[in-house]
Amino acid sequence: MENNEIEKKLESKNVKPTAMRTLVYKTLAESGKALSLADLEQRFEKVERSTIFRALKTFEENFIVHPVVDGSGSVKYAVCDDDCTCNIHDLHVHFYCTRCGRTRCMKELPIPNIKLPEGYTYDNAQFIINGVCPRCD
Amino acid sequence: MENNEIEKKLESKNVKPTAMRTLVYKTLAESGKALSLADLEQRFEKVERSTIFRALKTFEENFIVHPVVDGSGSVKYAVCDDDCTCNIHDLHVHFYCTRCGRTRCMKELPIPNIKLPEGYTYDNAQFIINGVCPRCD
DNA sequence: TTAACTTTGCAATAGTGTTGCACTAACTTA
DNA sequence: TAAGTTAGTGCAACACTATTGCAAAGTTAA
Repeated sequence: MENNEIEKKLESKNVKPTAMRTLVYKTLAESGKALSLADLEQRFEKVERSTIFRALKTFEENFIVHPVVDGSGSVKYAVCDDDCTCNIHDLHVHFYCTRCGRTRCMKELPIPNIKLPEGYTYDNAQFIINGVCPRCD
Repeated sequence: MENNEIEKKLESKNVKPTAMRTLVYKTLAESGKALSLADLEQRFEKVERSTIFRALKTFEENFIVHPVVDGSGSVKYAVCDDDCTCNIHDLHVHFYCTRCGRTRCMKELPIPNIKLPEGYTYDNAQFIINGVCPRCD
């Protein structure tokens, strides 16, 4: 993904595209999976944890990435689709491989509709499937 | 729930019912919702964190409780049904209230069946719905 | 160019989860 | 029942993730 594409994307979500943010976004987008703060930190060595952390928070607030809580012990982040507002309508299943620890967005599998009991409202959901992915099988 | 009932339950799952374990189980069962290590710690003040932690781990290994990762930052635990083996067939949706932070087991809502792409196997799943519960609405 | 604001790096801290070790309680078996 | 073995508990320490305050550096706008 080109840098200026990324910059446009960030701007379209009202986030100023700094060098760090562009880098973080690019890494996430190109990895094709959900990455944790620690994962990202490893990938660029010389960048401060807190800087990445704040970039992710900014992204999250502006629906540029969505958090994935997969039970690995750390929250991971994956890039949203263009029209995503991170509510229940545009969320999908995530697959967590218990062998390699990788978390993959299954955009082809939307979260099924659930009829909640009276009185409950929802705005968000997480559906994580744990198992073994093809490359580990 | 009576103590001797709990003791029988733990024994039936091959866990020796010590005083601490009985207490932890009782607290979980009576709360009617999922509690974190910190929640439990607060409820009895004078019991060691590590003791509760190990009780929970033992319970988890023996399918007496199941962990719930609700995105609150700490793992919570809820008592299993009698015949639960914590695999995908006997799991249910959990509801996380973003106002009060309570996590409720929705035993009446089983996790829907999902057809994974070729090559993926699954043994477990987490389905958390975030929203507002009736008492907070 | 200065002033105002934003972002980054550094350092410190809080919270959760986890382990080693020593002590004690409980269980086993001669 | 006494001695030996095993299991459980409490304490302290520690690792790791997440988070924040503050000061320096960079950016933007008048």
